[in-house]
Amino acid sequence: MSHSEGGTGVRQAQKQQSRRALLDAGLHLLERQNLSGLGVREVTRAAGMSPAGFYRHFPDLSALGVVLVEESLANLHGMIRAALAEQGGLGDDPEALIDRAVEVVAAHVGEHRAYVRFLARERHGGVREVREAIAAELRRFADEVAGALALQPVSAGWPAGEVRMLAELYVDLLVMAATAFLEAGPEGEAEVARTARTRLRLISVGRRHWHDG
Amino acid sequence: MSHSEGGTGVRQAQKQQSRRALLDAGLHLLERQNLSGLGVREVTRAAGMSPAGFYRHFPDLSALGVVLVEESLANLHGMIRAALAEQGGLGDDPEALIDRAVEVVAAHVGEHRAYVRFLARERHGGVREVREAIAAELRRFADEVAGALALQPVSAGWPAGEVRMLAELYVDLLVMAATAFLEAGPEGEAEVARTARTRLRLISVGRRHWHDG
DNA sequence: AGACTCGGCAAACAGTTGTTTACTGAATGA
DNA sequence: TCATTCAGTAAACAACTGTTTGCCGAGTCT
Repeated sequence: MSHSEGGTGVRQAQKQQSRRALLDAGLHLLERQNLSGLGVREVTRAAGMSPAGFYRHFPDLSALGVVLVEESLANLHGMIRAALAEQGGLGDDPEALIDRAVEVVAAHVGEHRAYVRFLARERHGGVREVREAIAAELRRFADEVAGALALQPVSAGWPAGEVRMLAELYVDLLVMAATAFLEAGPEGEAEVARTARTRLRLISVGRRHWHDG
Repeated sequence: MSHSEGGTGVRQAQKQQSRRALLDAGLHLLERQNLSGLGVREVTRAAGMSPAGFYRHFPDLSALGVVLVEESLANLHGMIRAALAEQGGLGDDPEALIDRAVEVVAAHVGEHRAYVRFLARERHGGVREVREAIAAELRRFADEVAGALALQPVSAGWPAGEVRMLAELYVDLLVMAATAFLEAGPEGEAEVARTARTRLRLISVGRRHWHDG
């Protein structure tokens, strides 16, 4: 009827909705279970769909897992990017940057518990494709952090390899902080944040005195 | 016939043998799969035993998993204990202690790949009892390290809480080093060791300069 | 020697599983 | 309007699952 561009897409929208239902159902089930123990029927049942319907969207459960990985890190990636962008605005104070980074991680875990749990659980899980997807995404993450670190005056004269190594250390510490937030209830949250900050500061101090006694 | 104490135990020895077969089969299967995806029949089949036989040894697959956890950390615990005992013999040189610790971890991973992989995989896995068993064991581990750190002259005047926090950081870094060894092939082993040493040294330097600019 | 313990087995139970098949019916494009 | 596309379905497939049952027979104790 309408000759505008809004006519087409009802079909695709419905498909996307089902796809979303599958992803959500999977993510939900994976809060209490491992991906290698998940079943196609289980997911479709939770998504209110016929078992065969699954294969209209994913060839595999691993494929669904990989998509969840991408979604998991997409928004975290954005948040960290924003936090790093504040770097200049914080007057180049590393302490403030550390505080901000921990805040961002805490907020992210609070809003996306299921995604974070999924990542922690499958990072070393039994499904190779998912493991590799997570590793690749974390590598991109470290790239970003390394770029930000290189801009700090403190790293003047540091070889790129060492900056990269440092960035990986920071990422690993932040990931560990995230899983610690997960495991701690809301009451232990402050303590976890305190520990995470101290760890990061320890690294920061070590970095400043790296090239002297 | 014999009135010595060696007569009894044939029964128990056979039982232990079957139990061992189950544990070994389980550990083997868990190299490519997650505990929450493992099946009783799968394990008994791999152990050359009837499905019902499993229940003579374990009530659950989780129970088998918990035993694997205990076995996993028993020998690592011993190795670290030995390494820490060398502390005095190494002339209180923190650098040497770091090198030694990384060596110990590398050797441990080399000899007990399957156990280490199992720990990394189930540390955040879908089976609560196993997760908690691993967490408890790692806490004991950190106790030991904290005890050793407190003896170092460097930590004179440090409050116990901070020493403890430091110990947990070291343990986490060593665990991460272990899983990194796993994922790196034999060719990347040296690189992983180098990275691990640098990370630990960074902490060490940070600790020395913690209470000054 | 005889009674007894108990690790392991075969069989049966009622489900579950992944995947393919042919189909239906609504959204689509001409 | 009519033919086409295609997301979702129901049904069937053979194979698999965890757990219980009754039983056997070798090791153990007296």
